[in-house]
Amino acid sequence: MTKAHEGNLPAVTEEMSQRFDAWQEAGFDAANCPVRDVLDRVGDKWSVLILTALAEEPKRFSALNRAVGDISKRMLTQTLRTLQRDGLVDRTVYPTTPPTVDYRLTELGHSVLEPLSALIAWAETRHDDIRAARNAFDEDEAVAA
Amino acid sequence: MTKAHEGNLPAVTEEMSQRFDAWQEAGFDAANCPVRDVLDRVGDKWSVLILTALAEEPKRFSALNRAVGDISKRMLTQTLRTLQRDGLVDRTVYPTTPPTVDYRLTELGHSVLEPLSALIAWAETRHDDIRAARNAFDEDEAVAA
DNA sequence: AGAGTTGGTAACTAAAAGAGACCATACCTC
DNA sequence: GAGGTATGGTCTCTTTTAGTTACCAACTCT
Repeated sequence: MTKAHEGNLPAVTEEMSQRFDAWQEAGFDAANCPVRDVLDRVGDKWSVLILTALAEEPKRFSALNRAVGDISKRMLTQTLRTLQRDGLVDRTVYPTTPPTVDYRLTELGHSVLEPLSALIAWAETRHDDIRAARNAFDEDEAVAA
Repeated sequence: MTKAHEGNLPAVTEEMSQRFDAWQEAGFDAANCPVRDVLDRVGDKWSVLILTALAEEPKRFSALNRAVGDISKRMLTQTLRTLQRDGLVDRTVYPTTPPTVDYRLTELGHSVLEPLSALIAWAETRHDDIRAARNAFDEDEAVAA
């Protein structure tokens, strides 16, 4: 079980290494890499949180600001713009005073929830392992130093 | 189909919004957030590439350096250290001259391939949509300006 | 002797994240 | 009508992080 990478490669392993080979052959143009494109969004501090917050229902700017809590308005604006630019989020302005603006997931935005949710689930189930590894590593470092 | 978020919420949507509610209730301590922890790694420029490169077989430092191509040694070292610290990658030194060091995925590292692969697959199938959205957005911007 | 290989580190620079003050508009209270 | 509140931002400044380049020690091959 712990030696899953010996001999009987699981399907995913093969899938990944094939992908890698394909990237290699294609020259791996980072600028045009779809994966990089997506992971840049997924990886930034706020995008996932905002996508999660918008999963159930559209929310207004200020509602998001309150919901996320420790995000600054600048970062919220910036993150929303990027998500909007990538077609994951839709921005609607209602010409009231004070202005009302709401944000909602597009179909594309909804569709990313599935793989994203799987990754989050992995994170949650394996977090203890990660923390344990981290502690062990830091202790070794401390001893070595 | 395009109105998937009206009425009949798909399972994932509900899953995500429940998760969000749970985070909200827990006060969302960013420092102790498992998701943030994981996504920080997934989101950085090189981690995913390295995990992919190591999926099939262990590789040496210089092999990784060549395989990834446009990564600098410093970033490679740094990324590998972080992955090692998080228990995703195992580092083995053979006392030869010149030194031989190889890196391989741990069981934990292998286990992340599954959700990661799903996300990459999403990125690849939806990349055209993202690019289209991006172009449309940029054109609107240009017109507005 | 000189060049090449190994797996890094140290010092520096460019880019991005983030905090905080500010803004126009309109409402509501005193 | 002065003062406070709310809206959805932007502008400026500082701190953090990403990334590049040069260098190192030890050994082998020519």
